[in-house]
Amino acid sequence: MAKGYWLMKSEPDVFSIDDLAKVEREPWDGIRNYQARNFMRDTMRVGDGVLFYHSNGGKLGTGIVGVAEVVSEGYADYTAWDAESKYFDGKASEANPIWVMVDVRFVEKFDEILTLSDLKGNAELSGMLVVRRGQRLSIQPVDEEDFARVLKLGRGKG
DNA sequence: GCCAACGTTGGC
DNA sequence: GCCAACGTTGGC
Repeated sequence: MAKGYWLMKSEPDVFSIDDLAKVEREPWDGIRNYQARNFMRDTMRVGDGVLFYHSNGGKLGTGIVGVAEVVSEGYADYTAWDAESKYFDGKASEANPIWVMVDVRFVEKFDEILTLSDLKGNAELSGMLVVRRGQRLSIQPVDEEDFARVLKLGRGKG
């Protein structure tokens, strides 16, 4: 099967690309949106490429900051039935997990952030979901061509 | 901090 | 099954 490509959003205050670089590998927990869950459960495969996006970046800026890789199939997000977790969901249980996560691993960090306005200003990237107004989905599929373009831009910027 | 966009919930 | 109210996301 062909390799898949994704964009995954994270607030750098909560979990940044530097955090991922430190831990090397991380369960992408806390996704509580059905569409995003379905991508992880049904479509993501080990080896898929991930654009790491900082949302609500504040001083750090908002945009794509590097690359990660999917390193597990989807599995139950156990934070959903952990009453201590901020991602707790009373309807989920070990028998009925509802929510799914995958593990990702750090691949590379761009020398400079590729900001949202960079992306919006590039006509070649106009098909990307992330440049669309009001697009809140935290896990988005990315075309192979767009993934390659972003990689080139991100590596070329520093 | 504001607020537009949009997903989810719940009354009917 | 509709849809208004509500809560959250996320850019600015």
